[in-house]
Amino acid sequence: MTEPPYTIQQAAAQTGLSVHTLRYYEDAGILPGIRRNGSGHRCYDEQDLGWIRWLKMLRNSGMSIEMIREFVQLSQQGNDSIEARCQILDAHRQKIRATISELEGYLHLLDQKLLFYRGLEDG
Amino acid sequence: MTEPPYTIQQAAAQTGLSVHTLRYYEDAGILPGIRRNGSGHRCYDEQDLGWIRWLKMLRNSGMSIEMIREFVQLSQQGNDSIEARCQILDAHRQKIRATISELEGYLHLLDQKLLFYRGLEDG
DNA sequence: GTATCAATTAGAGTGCACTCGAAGTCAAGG
DNA sequence: CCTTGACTTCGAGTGCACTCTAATTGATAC
Repeated sequence: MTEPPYTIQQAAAQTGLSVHTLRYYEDAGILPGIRRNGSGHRCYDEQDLGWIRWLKMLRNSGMSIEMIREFVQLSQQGNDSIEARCQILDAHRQKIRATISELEGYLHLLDQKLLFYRGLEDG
Repeated sequence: MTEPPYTIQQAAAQTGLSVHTLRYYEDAGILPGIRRNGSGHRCYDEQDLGWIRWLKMLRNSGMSIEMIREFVQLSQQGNDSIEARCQILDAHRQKIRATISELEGYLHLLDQKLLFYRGLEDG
């Protein structure tokens, strides 16, 4: 039942990242625009949490901090950079697709190995 | 047109791993039984190359060196360990399946984001 | 007013999987 | 003989993405 603005602890709890990681992301330049309260403490609103979740998705899907930084820098350049941003996302999508195919291939190999082992057990 | 036994260079060339990595894998205990020639040099036969390719698959599909080491140790214990080995492979298969589903979810999110951006561009 | 607690910063440490370098050995070629 | 080149070992270095520590500040609770 908490509501914005959130402390860094609360933001961490709501996004599943650690407090350390939130600060690290800010330092790394992929989490810009976090405001501070009168005491200099970070405070996060819903939009920030949304961006953090988006970051989390990009990281989990294998995009490097470096590439995300590029994407963020483009985002800060306004609407002229939308095409460039789409290219990054498109490339990433292709990379994910390739990873999925690769993994599916490995699944087949594993199945074969398992069949082989289970054959050994029975005979 | 080379044929066994292979030097470490040749084994590296044939498997796509580096010479360094082949030695590292041996030290790490996941590439046992590599014989040496009169000069103490490693020599690899087809079976070794097969195992190296299998290792490569396990690594590429996200199995840790640590887990592979466990698997190798079981392999060296003879046929009694087949069930345990199957369990490891089965768990890994599940992990790969989970990863694939996760990635497919991310693909959807990316598609949505791209639709959103392309909407911005047009209007 | 002082203890507690959450926050701040800069910078160092961690874990994984390589990756490389230095120093030395050894066999074949000119 | 001496150079070249591939090999050896041991141990240190790299890159990424965190992850943690230490020292400090500042607000709230009693």
